[in-house]
Amino acid sequence: MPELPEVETMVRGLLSRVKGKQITDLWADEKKLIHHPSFRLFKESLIGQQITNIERRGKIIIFHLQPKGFWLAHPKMTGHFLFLESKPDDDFIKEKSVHLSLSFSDKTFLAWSDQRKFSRLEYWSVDDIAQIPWLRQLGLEPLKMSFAEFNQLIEGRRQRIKSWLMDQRFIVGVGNIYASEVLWLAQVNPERPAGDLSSNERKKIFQGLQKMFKKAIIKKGTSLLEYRDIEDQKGEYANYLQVYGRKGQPCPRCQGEIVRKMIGSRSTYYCPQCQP
DNA sequence: AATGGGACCTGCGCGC
DNA sequence: TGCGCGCAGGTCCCAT
Repeated sequence: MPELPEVETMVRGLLSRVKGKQITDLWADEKKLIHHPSFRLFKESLIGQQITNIERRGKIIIFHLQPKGFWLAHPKMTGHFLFLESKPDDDFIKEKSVHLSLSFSDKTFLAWSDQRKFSRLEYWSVDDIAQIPWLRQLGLEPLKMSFAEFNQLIEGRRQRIKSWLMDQRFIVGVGNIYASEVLWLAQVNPERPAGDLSSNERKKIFQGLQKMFKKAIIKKGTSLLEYRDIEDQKGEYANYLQVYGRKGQPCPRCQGEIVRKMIGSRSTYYCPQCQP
Protein backbone atom coordinates (compact mmCIF):
# COMPACT_ATOMS: atom_id res chain seq x y z
CA MET A 1 0.00 0.00 0.00
CA PRO A 2 1.91 2.93 1.20
CA GLU A 3 4.76 4.62 -0.55
CA LEU A 4 7.02 7.25 0.94
CA PRO A 5 4.42 10.01 1.49
CA GLU A 6 1.98 7.64 3.18
CA VAL A 7 4.64 6.14 5.47
CA GLU A 8 5.95 9.61 6.28
CA THR A 9 2.41 10.63 7.20
CA MET A 10 2.10 7.63 9.50
CA VAL A 11 5.40 8.44 11.17
CA ARG A 12 4.41 12.05 11.79
CA GLY A 13 1.17 10.89 13.35
CA LEU A 14 3.01 8.39 15.52
CA LEU A 15 5.47 11.05 16.68
CA SER A 16 2.61 13.21 17.88
CA ARG A 17 0.63 10.37 19.44
CA VAL A 18 2.91 7.69 20.86
CA LYS A 19 6.42 9.11 21.23
CA GLY A 20 7.57 8.78 24.81
CA LYS A 21 4.91 6.24 25.76
CA GLN A 22 5.49 3.11 27.80
CA ILE A 23 4.30 -0.22 26.36
CA THR A 24 2.47 -2.18 29.04
CA ASP A 25 0.85 -4.97 27.07
CA LEU A 26 0.73 -6.54 23.62
CA TRP A 27 -1.92 -8.62 21.95
CA ALA A 28 -1.57 -10.27 18.53
CA ASP A 29 -3.58 -12.80 16.55
CA GLU A 30 -1.39 -13.25 13.48
CA LYS A 31 1.93 -14.75 14.37
CA LYS A 32 2.78 -14.88 10.69
CA LEU A 33 3.19 -11.11 10.56
CA ILE A 34 5.97 -11.30 13.13
CA HIS A 35 9.10 -12.30 11.30
CA HIS A 36 11.87 -11.72 13.80
CA PRO A 37 12.68 -13.04 16.28
CA SER A 38 10.06 -15.59 17.44
CA PHE A 39 6.58 -14.39 18.32
CA ARG A 40 7.24 -15.04 22.01
CA LEU A 41 10.49 -13.08 21.99
CA PHE A 42 8.90 -10.28 20.02
CA LYS A 43 6.17 -9.89 22.60
CA GLU A 44 8.53 -10.19 25.56
CA SER A 45 10.90 -7.69 24.01
CA LEU A 46 8.33 -4.96 23.46
CA ILE A 47 6.46 -5.12 26.76
CA GLY A 48 7.93 -2.76 29.32
CA GLN A 49 9.85 -0.66 26.83
CA GLN A 50 9.46 3.01 26.11
CA ILE A 51 9.12 4.40 22.57
CA THR A 52 11.72 7.15 22.49
CA ASN A 53 11.57 7.99 18.80
CA ILE A 54 9.95 6.98 15.52
CA GLU A 55 11.55 7.36 12.12
CA ARG A 56 11.09 6.28 8.54
CA ARG A 57 13.58 4.55 6.29
CA GLY A 58 12.10 4.16 2.81
CA LYS A 59 8.76 2.49 3.35
CA ILE A 60 9.70 1.14 6.77
CA ILE A 61 8.67 2.53 10.15
CA ILE A 62 11.31 2.24 12.88
CA PHE A 63 10.47 2.61 16.57
CA HIS A 64 13.41 3.31 18.87
CA LEU A 65 12.91 1.54 22.17
CA GLN A 66 14.40 2.12 25.61
CA PRO A 67 16.19 0.42 27.16
CA LYS A 68 17.01 -1.72 24.12
CA GLY A 69 16.47 -2.28 20.45
CA PHE A 70 14.24 -1.36 17.56
CA TRP A 71 10.79 -2.35 16.38
CA LEU A 72 10.36 -2.33 12.60
CA ALA A 73 7.04 -2.28 10.74
CA HIS A 74 6.82 -2.73 6.99
CA PRO A 75 3.24 -2.08 5.81
CA LYS A 76 3.59 -3.79 2.42
CA MET A 77 0.19 -3.42 0.70
CA THR A 78 -2.35 -2.77 3.42
CA GLY A 79 -0.61 -2.48 6.80
CA HIS A 80 -1.26 0.65 8.86
CA PHE A 81 -1.43 1.90 12.43
CA LEU A 82 -4.50 3.20 14.20
CA PHE A 83 -4.19 5.29 17.35
CA LEU A 84 -6.99 4.60 19.81
CA GLU A 85 -8.25 6.19 23.01
CA SER A 86 -9.92 2.96 24.08
CA LYS A 87 -9.04 -0.69 23.82
CA PRO A 88 -10.10 -2.25 20.49
CA ASP A 89 -13.03 -4.61 21.00
CA ASP A 90 -13.82 -7.72 18.98
CA ASP A 91 -16.04 -5.88 16.50
CA PHE A 92 -13.37 -3.27 15.85
CA ILE A 93 -10.69 -5.93 15.48
CA LYS A 94 -12.76 -7.74 12.90
CA GLU A 95 -13.99 -4.69 11.03
CA LYS A 96 -10.53 -3.10 10.77
CA SER A 97 -8.51 -6.31 10.28
CA VAL A 98 -6.49 -5.61 13.41
CA HIS A 99 -3.76 -8.18 14.03
CA LEU A 100 -1.78 -6.55 16.82
CA SER A 101 -2.52 -4.04 19.52
CA LEU A 102 -0.30 -2.31 22.07
CA SER A 103 -1.44 -0.90 25.38
CA PHE A 104 0.33 2.14 26.81
CA SER A 105 0.63 3.13 30.44
CA ASP A 106 -1.61 6.18 29.88
CA LYS A 107 -4.50 3.94 28.76
CA THR A 108 -4.17 4.71 25.07
CA PHE A 109 -3.64 2.05 22.41
CA LEU A 110 -2.00 1.48 19.07
CA ALA A 111 -3.42 -1.08 16.66
CA TRP A 112 -1.83 -2.60 13.56
CA SER A 113 -4.37 -3.20 10.81
CA ASP A 114 -3.56 -5.28 7.75
CA GLN A 115 -6.30 -6.57 5.53
CA ARG A 116 -4.09 -8.63 3.24
CA LYS A 117 -1.60 -9.77 5.86
CA PHE A 118 1.54 -9.18 3.83
CA SER A 119 3.07 -6.81 6.36
CA ARG A 120 6.16 -7.58 8.42
CA LEU A 121 6.86 -6.76 12.05
CA GLU A 122 10.30 -7.32 13.56
CA TYR A 123 12.20 -6.62 16.73
CA TRP A 124 15.98 -6.21 16.67
CA SER A 125 18.00 -6.22 19.87
CA VAL A 126 20.86 -4.08 18.60
CA ASP A 127 22.34 -0.73 19.62
CA ASP A 128 22.25 0.86 16.18
CA ILE A 129 19.92 0.38 13.22
CA ALA A 130 23.03 0.11 11.06
CA GLN A 131 23.42 -3.37 12.57
CA ILE A 132 20.18 -4.60 10.99
CA PRO A 133 21.46 -6.42 7.90
CA TRP A 134 18.67 -5.95 5.38
CA LEU A 135 18.18 -2.26 6.20
CA ARG A 136 21.70 -1.68 4.95
CA GLN A 137 20.68 -2.83 1.50
CA LEU A 138 18.29 0.07 1.06
CA GLY A 139 19.14 2.90 -1.30
CA LEU A 140 19.14 6.65 -0.72
CA GLU A 141 16.31 8.80 0.58
CA PRO A 142 14.95 10.81 -2.37
CA LEU A 143 14.40 13.91 -0.23
CA LYS A 144 17.91 13.77 1.21
CA MET A 145 19.99 13.21 -1.87
CA SER A 146 21.55 15.39 -4.54
CA PHE A 147 21.09 15.27 -8.28
CA ALA A 148 24.73 14.22 -8.59
CA GLU A 149 24.00 11.16 -6.45
CA PHE A 150 20.86 10.39 -8.47
CA ASN A 151 22.87 10.66 -11.65
CA GLN A 152 25.56 8.37 -10.34
CA LEU A 153 23.04 5.69 -9.33
CA ILE A 154 21.26 5.68 -12.69
CA GLU A 155 24.43 5.63 -14.78
CA GLY A 156 24.74 2.49 -16.87
CA ARG A 157 21.53 0.83 -15.61
CA ARG A 158 19.74 -1.14 -18.27
CA GLN A 159 16.40 -1.62 -16.49
CA ARG A 160 13.36 0.24 -17.69
CA ILE A 161 13.15 3.54 -15.87
CA LYS A 162 9.90 2.67 -14.12
CA SER A 163 11.32 -0.54 -12.68
CA TRP A 164 14.51 1.27 -11.73
CA LEU A 165 12.58 3.92 -9.81
CA MET A 166 10.72 1.23 -7.85
CA ASP A 167 13.86 -0.76 -7.07
CA GLN A 168 14.55 0.02 -3.40
CA ARG A 169 18.29 -0.71 -3.78
CA PHE A 170 18.84 2.59 -5.58
CA ILE A 171 16.39 5.08 -4.16
CA VAL A 172 13.76 4.24 -1.57
CA GLY A 173 10.10 5.09 -1.21
CA VAL A 174 8.85 5.05 -4.80
CA GLY A 175 6.06 2.57 -5.48
CA ASN A 176 3.62 1.87 -8.25
CA ILE A 177 1.46 4.99 -8.07
CA TYR A 178 4.16 7.62 -7.73
CA ALA A 179 6.39 5.94 -10.34
CA SER A 180 3.74 6.45 -13.03
CA GLU A 181 3.06 9.97 -11.78
CA VAL A 182 6.65 11.19 -11.76
CA LEU A 183 7.30 9.83 -15.25
CA TRP A 184 4.27 11.72 -16.49
CA LEU A 185 5.55 14.89 -14.81
CA ALA A 186 8.95 14.42 -16.46
CA GLN A 187 7.42 13.40 -19.81
CA VAL A 188 9.49 10.22 -19.92
CA ASN A 189 8.22 6.92 -21.32
CA PRO A 190 8.24 4.29 -18.54
CA GLU A 191 9.96 1.70 -20.74
CA ARG A 192 13.03 3.75 -21.56
CA PRO A 193 16.25 2.12 -20.28
CA ALA A 194 17.21 4.12 -17.19
CA GLY A 195 20.81 4.72 -18.16
CA ASP A 196 19.84 5.99 -21.62
CA LEU A 197 18.01 9.05 -20.28
CA SER A 198 19.47 12.44 -21.08
CA SER A 199 20.76 14.69 -18.34
CA ASN A 200 17.73 16.89 -18.80
CA GLU A 201 15.33 13.96 -18.48
CA ARG A 202 17.10 12.70 -15.38
CA LYS A 203 16.88 16.14 -13.87
CA LYS A 204 13.17 16.41 -14.58
CA ILE A 205 12.57 13.05 -12.91
CA PHE A 206 14.71 13.87 -9.89
CA GLN A 207 13.25 17.32 -9.33
CA GLY A 208 9.73 16.11 -10.11
CA LEU A 209 10.09 13.33 -7.55
CA GLN A 210 11.16 15.71 -4.81
CA LYS A 211 8.45 18.22 -5.62
CA MET A 212 5.75 15.53 -5.90
CA PHE A 213 6.74 13.80 -2.65
CA LYS A 214 6.82 17.08 -0.74
CA LYS A 215 3.37 17.97 -1.94
CA ALA A 216 2.03 14.46 -1.32
CA ILE A 217 3.33 14.60 2.25
CA ILE A 218 1.57 17.93 2.79
CA LYS A 219 -1.63 16.30 1.46
CA LYS A 220 -1.08 13.33 3.80
CA GLY A 221 -0.64 10.80 1.02
CA THR A 222 -2.88 9.04 -1.49
CA SER A 223 -5.94 7.05 -0.40
CA LEU A 224 -7.35 5.08 -3.31
CA LEU A 225 -8.36 1.90 -1.56
CA GLU A 226 -7.23 0.99 1.92
CA TYR A 227 -4.73 3.59 3.05
CA ARG A 228 -5.58 5.69 6.11
CA ASP A 229 -3.44 7.67 8.53
CA ILE A 230 -3.21 6.72 12.21
CA GLU A 231 -6.35 8.77 12.94
CA ASP A 232 -8.13 6.66 10.29
CA GLN A 233 -8.36 9.62 7.90
CA LYS A 234 -7.79 9.53 4.14
CA GLY A 235 -4.97 11.40 2.42
CA GLU A 236 -5.90 13.99 -0.21
CA TYR A 237 -3.24 13.44 -2.86
CA ALA A 238 -5.53 11.23 -4.95
CA ASN A 239 -7.06 14.55 -6.08
CA TYR A 240 -3.76 15.48 -7.66
CA LEU A 241 -2.96 12.26 -9.53
CA GLN A 242 -2.55 12.94 -13.24
CA VAL A 243 -2.42 9.51 -14.85
CA TYR A 244 -2.61 6.69 -12.30
CA GLY A 245 -5.89 4.80 -12.67
CA ARG A 246 -7.00 7.01 -15.60
CA LYS A 247 -6.89 4.56 -18.47
CA GLY A 248 -8.84 5.86 -21.47
CA GLN A 249 -9.13 9.38 -20.09
CA PRO A 250 -7.54 12.40 -21.78
CA CYS A 251 -4.07 13.41 -20.70
CA PRO A 252 -4.32 16.58 -18.58
CA ARG A 253 -1.40 18.05 -20.53
CA CYS A 254 -1.93 17.15 -24.20
CA GLN A 255 -5.40 15.51 -24.33
CA GLY A 256 -3.84 12.30 -25.69
CA GLU A 257 -5.39 9.08 -24.42
CA ILE A 258 -3.88 7.63 -21.24
CA VAL A 259 -3.02 3.95 -21.57
CA ARG A 260 -2.48 1.18 -19.05
CA LYS A 261 0.32 -1.29 -19.69
CA MET A 262 1.80 -4.04 -17.53
CA ILE A 263 5.48 -3.38 -16.85
CA GLY A 264 7.23 -5.82 -14.55
CA SER A 265 3.81 -7.31 -13.66
CA ARG A 266 2.56 -3.91 -12.40
CA SER A 267 -0.05 -1.67 -13.96
CA THR A 268 1.60 1.37 -15.46
CA TYR A 269 -0.25 4.43 -16.68
CA TYR A 270 1.13 6.98 -19.11
CA CYS A 271 0.36 9.17 -22.10
CA PRO A 272 2.08 7.81 -25.24
CA GLN A 273 1.63 11.19 -26.93
CA CYS A 274 3.58 13.38 -24.51
CA GLN A 275 5.70 10.59 -23.00
CA PRO A 276 6.97 9.16 -26.28
C1' DA B 1 21.67 -8.51 -15.76
C1' DA B 2 16.99 -8.03 -16.48
C1' DT B 3 12.43 -9.74 -16.97
C1' DG B 4 8.25 -12.57 -16.34
C1' DG B 5 5.40 -15.30 -13.58
C1' DG B 6 3.81 -16.95 -9.38
C1' DA B 7 3.29 -16.72 -4.35
C1' DC B 8 1.82 -14.56 -0.25
C1' DC B 9 -3.72 -12.79 1.33
C1' DT B 10 -8.41 -10.55 1.44
C1' DG B 11 -12.05 -8.02 -0.52
C1' DC B 12 -14.18 -5.17 -3.99
C1' DG B 13 -16.30 -4.12 -8.45
C1' DC B 14 -17.58 -5.75 -12.76
C1' DG B 15 -19.90 -8.47 -16.42
C1' DC B 16 -22.75 -12.32 -17.37
C1' DT C 1 -28.98 -12.50 -6.85
C1' DG C 2 -24.82 -15.39 -7.47
C1' DC C 3 -20.42 -16.48 -9.42
C1' DG C 4 -16.12 -16.08 -11.52
C1' DC C 5 -12.63 -13.03 -12.88
C1' DG C 6 -9.49 -9.19 -12.58
C1' DC C 7 -7.50 -6.08 -9.77
C1' DA C 8 -5.15 -3.72 -5.61
C1' DG C 9 0.19 1.82 -2.53
C1' DG C 10 5.02 -4.54 -2.00
C1' DT C 11 8.43 -7.74 -2.06
C1' DC C 12 10.50 -12.33 -2.65
C1' DC C 13 11.80 -16.44 -5.17
C1' DC C 14 12.48 -19.08 -9.24
C1' DA C 15 13.13 -19.80 -14.19
C1' DT C 16 14.80 -18.11 -18.51
